[in-house]
Amino acid sequence: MTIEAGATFMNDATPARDDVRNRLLAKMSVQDWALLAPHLEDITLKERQVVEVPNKPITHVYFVETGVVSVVAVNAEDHRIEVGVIGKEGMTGTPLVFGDDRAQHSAYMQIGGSGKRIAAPAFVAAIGQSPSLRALVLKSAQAFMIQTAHTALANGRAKLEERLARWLLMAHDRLDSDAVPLTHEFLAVMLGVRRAGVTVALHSFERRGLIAARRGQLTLINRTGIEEVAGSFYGIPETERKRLMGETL
Amino acid sequence: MTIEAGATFMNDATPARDDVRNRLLAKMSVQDWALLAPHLEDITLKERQVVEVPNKPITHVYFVETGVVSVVAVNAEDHRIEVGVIGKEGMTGTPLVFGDDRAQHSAYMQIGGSGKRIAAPAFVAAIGQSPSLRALVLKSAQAFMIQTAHTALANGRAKLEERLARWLLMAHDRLDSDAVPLTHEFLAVMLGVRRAGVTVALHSFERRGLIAARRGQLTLINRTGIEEVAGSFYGIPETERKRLMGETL
DNA sequence: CGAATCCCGTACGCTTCCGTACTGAAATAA
DNA sequence: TTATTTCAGTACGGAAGCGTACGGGATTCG
Repeated sequence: MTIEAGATFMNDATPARDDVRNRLLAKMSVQDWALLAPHLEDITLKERQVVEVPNKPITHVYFVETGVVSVVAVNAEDHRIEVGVIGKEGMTGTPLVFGDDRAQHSAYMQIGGSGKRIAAPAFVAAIGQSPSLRALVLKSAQAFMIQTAHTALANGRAKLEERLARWLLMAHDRLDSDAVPLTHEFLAVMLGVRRAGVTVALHSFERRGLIAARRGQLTLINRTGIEEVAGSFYGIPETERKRLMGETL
Repeated sequence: MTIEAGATFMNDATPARDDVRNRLLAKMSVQDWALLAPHLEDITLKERQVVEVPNKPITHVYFVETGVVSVVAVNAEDHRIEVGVIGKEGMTGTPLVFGDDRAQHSAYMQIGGSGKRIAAPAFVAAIGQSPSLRALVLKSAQAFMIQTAHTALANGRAKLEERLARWLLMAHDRLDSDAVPLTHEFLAVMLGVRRAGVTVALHSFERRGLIAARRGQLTLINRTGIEEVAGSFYGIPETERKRLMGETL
C-alpha cells in the first residue's frame, strides 16, 4: 500500500479522498467531504453482516465501496422480500435523511465487501449544517425510492426468470467482477420464491450460455442476453439515478 | 354554507383554515400555513383526472381532501402497477421534496373528490424557506415510501385475496364512507391482475358477508373481517405513518 | 480422515392465477 | 324507447410456481 500525497495536509484520522470508491463520497464537494471525513471509519463488511434492524435506531450510515447490501421488508407474519439493493453508488440509513432515527427494514450485506461508515448523530449534524450535502443525500434517497417502486412492479408483474435476471443485473452493476458469490437459497429469499425455482431458472440461463454456475457462485457470461431476459423490468431506476446523480453509476 | 369567523382577518383569496380537511395542511404550524395559504387553490378532482405524468414536470402539488389518488409505476413495455395511494393524509408531488422537478410515476384520481393545490414553484419556495415545513413534508414522503415498500412485499408474497383486502382497507382509511365507487376493472389494473380474478375474489368476500357489491360500487360491511383476510400485509405503513406524523391518519 | 453440514439437482401433485372469450344485465346515449 | 356501451358473471384449458421431499456431491468441521 502506497502513501498518498493527497493526504499529507490532512490529519492522521482523515481518510485520503483519492481512493474513495463510494460514488456519493466521491461526488460531494470538498467542503462536504471535509464535514464528513473526520467521522468516517473504514470498515470491513462481511457477508450476512447486519447493518439495520427493523424498528431499531440506526446507529451508522454505511457508504459501501465493495459488496452489496440487501434491504428487506418484513411484516408481522415474517413474510419478507427484498425492496432494494445498495452498493457503491449509495448509502444506507435513508430514514435519517427524512428526520427519522429508526430503520423500517432489515438491511444486511448480501455480498461481503468493505466501505466506510459514520455514526448517525454525526451524519445528521452534517446534513443539518450543509444544504448541498442534504441535497445530495436527498437525491440518493429518491433514487432508492424509484428502485423500490420498480421492485414492486417487477414483483407484481414479472415472471421468476425476469426478476432473477433483473436482480443479477443490479448486482453486477454494483460489483467489480462478473462473479456473483451467492447461493440459490439467498437469491430465493430475496425474490420471495422457492429455492428450487431459482435452481431451475439458473439452469435455463446456463443452458442458454448466459451464466456459468458453480456451488455458491455464478458468473455472468453474456450480460446483454440477461438484459434481454429482464426486458423492461430492468433499467428505469438505473437511468433515473444517472439523471439525478450525474453520469456515474 | 356558513361564514367562518376564523376567516375574517385573512384576505379574500386565503382559504379559511378551520375547514381544511387535508391532514398535512391541518397539522402544520400557523406560520407554515400562512406561507402556503395564499397560493392554495380549491379544486375539484374528478375520477380519472390526471395529476402527474411520468417524466413530465410536476405542475402542482395536490393536497387531497376527499377522494383517492393512485400512483402507478409504468415501464417501457407498458407493464404497470400501483405503487401507492394518497388521500387526505398526504400530498402528491413528492419528487419536489427531493429537489427533482419531474414525476416518476403516473398519478391520477382513482376515486373522485376535491382538495387544494399549489403551483410547484410556490411549493418549492415555501419548503426552501421553512425548515419546519420541509421537515413535515419529508416525513410525509417517508411514510409514502414505506407504503411503497409494503406494496412490493404484498405484490411478491400475498395472494390475490390478501392484496385485494389490503387495497380495500387502504381506500377505506381515506374515505368518509364505507362505499368504494370502483369497477372490478380498475381494481384489477391497480393490483396488476385479471379483471375476472377480482370478480371471483369479490364474490368470495360477498358470500362471507364482508362486502356488498353493486355495479361500479362496493360497500365494506365487516371491516374487521377484511382485516383478517389481509392479515399482516395490511397495517405497518399505517402504524408507521401514525408514528411519524402523529396520531391522526 | 471420517462425520456432519451445506448446497444443488430433480421430481410430483397441487394451487393460484392467467389468457381468452362469451353472455346477459345495467347504465347511458340517441 | 331503442341502441349502444359498459360492467359483471362464468367457463375452460393451460402456465407458472408452490410445498415438499429425497438423494448425491461438495465443503467444512472435528
